[in-house]
Amino acid sequence: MITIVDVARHAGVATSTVSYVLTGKRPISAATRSRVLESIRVLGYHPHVGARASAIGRTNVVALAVPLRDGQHVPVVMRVVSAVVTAARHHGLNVLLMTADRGVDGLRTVAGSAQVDGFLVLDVEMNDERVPLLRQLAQPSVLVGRPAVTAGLTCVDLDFEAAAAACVNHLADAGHRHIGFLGCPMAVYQRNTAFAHRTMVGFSAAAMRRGITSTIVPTAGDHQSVFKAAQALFRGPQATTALVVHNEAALGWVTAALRALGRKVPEDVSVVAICPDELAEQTSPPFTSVRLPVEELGRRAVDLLAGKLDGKTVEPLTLLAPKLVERASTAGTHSRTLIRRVPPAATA
Amino acid sequence: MITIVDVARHAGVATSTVSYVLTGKRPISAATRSRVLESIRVLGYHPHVGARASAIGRTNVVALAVPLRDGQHVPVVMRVVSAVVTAARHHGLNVLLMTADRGVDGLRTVAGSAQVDGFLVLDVEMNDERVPLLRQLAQPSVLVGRPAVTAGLTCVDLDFEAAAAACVNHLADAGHRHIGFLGCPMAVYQRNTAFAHRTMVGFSAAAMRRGITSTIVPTAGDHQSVFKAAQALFRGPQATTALVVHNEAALGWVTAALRALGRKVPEDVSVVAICPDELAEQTSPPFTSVRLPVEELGRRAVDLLAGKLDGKTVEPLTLLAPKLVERASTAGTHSRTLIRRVPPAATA
DNA sequence: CTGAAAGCGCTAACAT
DNA sequence: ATGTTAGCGCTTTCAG
Repeated sequence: MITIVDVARHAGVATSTVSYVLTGKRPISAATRSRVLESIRVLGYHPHVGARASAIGRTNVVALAVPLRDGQHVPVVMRVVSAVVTAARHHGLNVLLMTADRGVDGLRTVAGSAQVDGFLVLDVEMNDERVPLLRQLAQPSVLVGRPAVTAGLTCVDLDFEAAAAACVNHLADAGHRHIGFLGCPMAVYQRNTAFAHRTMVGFSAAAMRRGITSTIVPTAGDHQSVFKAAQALFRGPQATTALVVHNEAALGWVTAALRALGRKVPEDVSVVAICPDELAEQTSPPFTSVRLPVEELGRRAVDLLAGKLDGKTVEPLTLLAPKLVERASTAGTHSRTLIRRVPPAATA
Repeated sequence: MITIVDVARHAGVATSTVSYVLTGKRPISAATRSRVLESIRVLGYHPHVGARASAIGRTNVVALAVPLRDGQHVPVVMRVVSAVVTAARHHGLNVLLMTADRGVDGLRTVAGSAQVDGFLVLDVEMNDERVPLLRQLAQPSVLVGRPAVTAGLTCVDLDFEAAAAACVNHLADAGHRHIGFLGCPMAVYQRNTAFAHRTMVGFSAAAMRRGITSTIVPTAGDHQSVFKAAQALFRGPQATTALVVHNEAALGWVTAALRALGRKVPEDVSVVAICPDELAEQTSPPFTSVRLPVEELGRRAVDLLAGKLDGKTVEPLTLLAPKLVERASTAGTHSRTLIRRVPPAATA
């Protein structure tokens, strides 16, 4: 292994000079600098990250806690992870992956041993057991998700309550009076996963405000479960004419499931999803959706953490506003619904 | 921060004694040991991993290079990742995630800066540009996947050629004479991704050996693409009566796509997939499959790397034998096919 | 503008 | 069985 000493000797300077050339933390004459850089190039020197870390007490590694839990839609999680890794690199940070089956213990160990400078926490629950620990930790952290109490934390999240409300409002505006909610797998709600909980609550509240009745059905992502859930949604006495889908895995089955019940999208049922844009575009017909900005969430989380690492004070809560994009699954619903309910003369 | 010196002082011993209590690398009297341990507990001491790394020249971190490329089925990749992280912990190793858009450069940087003790490489291509670099690196590496030339490498992989052959043989034994192959997305073959390439080659070769004709169609994972691919498979003059599916994303659409062409599984078309067991069990009907042992691949890779880190000589190539599990998608095909083609008397 | 030397926290000879 | 001490490779005072 070739060290900073080798470079210094080769360039005929002190090790500190080499160091300063690298960090730029003090002026170096052009001559010396280029001589050092040349030596570095010739010898193929790479600074030893661990040694630097030990010297400055900073590792430039952040931990990413991704509890891969039951009912999670892995592709979506993975895109957050990917966004995190990418954003991290822009800050010169590396990512240590913790698929924390050990949850709190894992965090404590990694934190105590000073392996990382900070933590990024995914899959947050309303009363997440990791939260109290995060508050105590020497290292800063950022949560992607919003627990019930956010005091003393830094959180980034889509405003899921507002997202659900946007869906409801869009459908209510189109004249729908009874809306079904096709939710995440049951396990997700049972854990009180923050985003799922908030979405459901936001949905209920918005429906209430708009004087709309609703049916809520959680579902697993497989074919059969979605078909059963769809049946459940249309079993009641109410005329369900619209659906809000908050389940990425189920997305692909929705149209077929409704079809099996003799209902077409969007002619008989309007559908709005909460999911990444790409997924909404892949269904047939493409679904109107409130975008879940996974990439942005990951990026923002890293930016915030990087800020905290640099000693900056950052926004404690970043709530991204929902954006609803209309696509074919609600196409023409508005006019048609009105036509159904109101005499043509009245609308003209 | 509380260091080993604090502990030593508190326990009234030398720092080395504390160190030896921790590492167990030399005998310590029970009395001293318990005194030290008590001090550790009281002070809440955690050894500083970075400092240790710097001292012993070993980080206990391995890099996991996961190029998240086009056409990859993320859930499957993610399970390998997850298996890797889990297995790594059993060896006291942490995992640094590299979703290497920078490919070779990323590897070189991480390697040069001695951030990690070794490399785990996923998504291997037949002529992977990372391979030459891996051969030169100071750190050992293990590939999950098998490039064209494996000399000087350590690879773990499912024997995809044999896997494809197992599928073909199973179907050929059941009397099928023309088999369709529903493959990975085109991009995957264009990159010459090793597992996809080998599977296709294995399929063709096996079909040839059995005197069976075949049609090969790559496909994206979405609804439409799969339907189109299915049409393509059944367009020709041959009577395609069986399908080998090597595309996890497409799995869920296969039955419906065939149905749309007026064909039932398994009555009209037998289907065999190459995929993780769990996925084969979730289709309807459940698909006969050659299991893709993602967890085992991840685990083995880590075990091998850990072995190399300990200076052991390890098996250069671990090829897992394929295992075919029969499920409903080929149920009864055997007898029915025979009945169709051979007079009942002959089979009795 | 540049050198020399004292750490960072831990490990592993070398002592006793 | 335990203590002393010289590193690991780099950064950063303190001195020119």
